[in-house]
Parts: sequence; structure tokens; C-alpha cells
Amino acid sequence: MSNMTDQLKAARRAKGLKQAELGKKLGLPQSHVSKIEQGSTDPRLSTIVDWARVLDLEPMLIPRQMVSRIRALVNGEPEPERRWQPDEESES
Amino acid sequence: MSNMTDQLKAARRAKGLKQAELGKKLGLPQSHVSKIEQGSTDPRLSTIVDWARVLDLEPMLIPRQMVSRIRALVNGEPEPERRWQPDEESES
DNA sequence: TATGTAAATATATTATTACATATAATTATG
DNA sequence: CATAATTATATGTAATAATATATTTACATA
Repeated sequence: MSNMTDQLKAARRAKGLKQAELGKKLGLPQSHVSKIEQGSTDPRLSTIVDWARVLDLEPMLIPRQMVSRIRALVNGEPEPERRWQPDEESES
Repeated sequence: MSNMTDQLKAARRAKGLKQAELGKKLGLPQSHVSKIEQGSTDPRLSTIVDWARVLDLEPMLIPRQMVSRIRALVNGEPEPERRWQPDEESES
């Protein structure tokens, strides 16, 4: 689903948390965590923000032109040094 | 309210858009744009993502330890997050 | 392999809330 | 003031979130 919920699911697993454990930290039932991770529901902003923070992530709004640079930083890649390929920004 | 909706409100104004114009681009009624900007409702993730993208912003999840560096980049500031540089190295 | 059992995740049903439509209030401008 | 332009509020409907239950997965042990 939304790339963001996929990331959050991956982040939960990376921390070794079960859906129920995460749910408890967030005050959400496990069943919700399941639905959100499956992409079978469109969660509220506050839910996503809380979720991210529990996993030491912060949602930020990044100007489109900076997205690939910042993504590289976050992924620990060594600054691709791209020469303006005409089209880079494909996202769902 | 949530820092993020404040940012989105500011971004709309920076582009000189009225609530109704933004709403049209998003397929949302103006009344709903109003509620979200006032913080009197907790919008869905998809709404915020669409909203951001219309304003050339992309929501991203940033690891906590990188937040201030990235915020500096985004705001065009000159890296305020130096950690105990014993003395300021010459910087161009 | 088959079975038992517990842990982990998914689904069903009901309650709460975002969103749509219509209208009102506010702010700007002549 | 009057009138228009912009933003806020009221009420009904569709979707998310809560509660309870079911299903799937993992790991035993015979």
C-alpha cells in the first residue's frame, strides 16, 4: 500500500516487535495494526505519527526536488552524484 | 495542531492557493480543507499525502538522529547541528 | 507425518469519526 | 453599507477504529 505503511511495517519488524506489542505502545488494538499493515484501511494522521515516533522515526515534509538526495542520506548511500536524468521521481 | 498540518497550511498560502482551489485539486470540499487546517479533525493518511504532493512536498520517515540535519537542509540553514567541534574549522 | 498447543496475525461486528453537502459567518473591497 | 470572496459550521453518510473471535503460523513431541 502506501509506501509509508510498508516502511512502518518493516521498521516494526526491524525492532523485533510483534503487532500486539506495538499496539500496546500506541494504545491501539492489535487488530488495527494488522489492518494498517495490510493496507486494508486508510489510517488517520495521528496514528501514523505516533506509530513512527515509537519506532524512532519522524514524519517530515520534504520538497520534491530534495527527495532523492535525502533518501540517499537516510539510506546511508554515498550521494549518487546524479547528473540530472530527465525523469527520476516515480512514486505511487 | 500537528506540526504537519501547520506546514501544509503555510505551503498552501505560499503558493497563493485558496482553500477551495486546493480542495478542487484534491477532490475535497473546501469545508474539509478548513477543518484540517484548523486542527478540528484528524485527517486520513491518504488525504495528507495527496495534499502534500499537490504542493510539491513528499512525506518521508526520517530516523530520529537525522532529523535536525535534514531539517537544516530543507530550511536551507548552514548545518546547525554540529556536535562538539572543538573549534570551528574553516568552511567555505 | 500427524497432532496438540500457544503465539501471532487476520476477520466480523458495532461504535466513533472523517468526509460530503448545504449553509452561515467572516473578511475584503467598492 | 452592499456585495463578493473566502473561510467556518451543521447535519447526514461512508469509512476507520474498538471489541471480540477466528484463523494462521511455529514449535513441540510422538
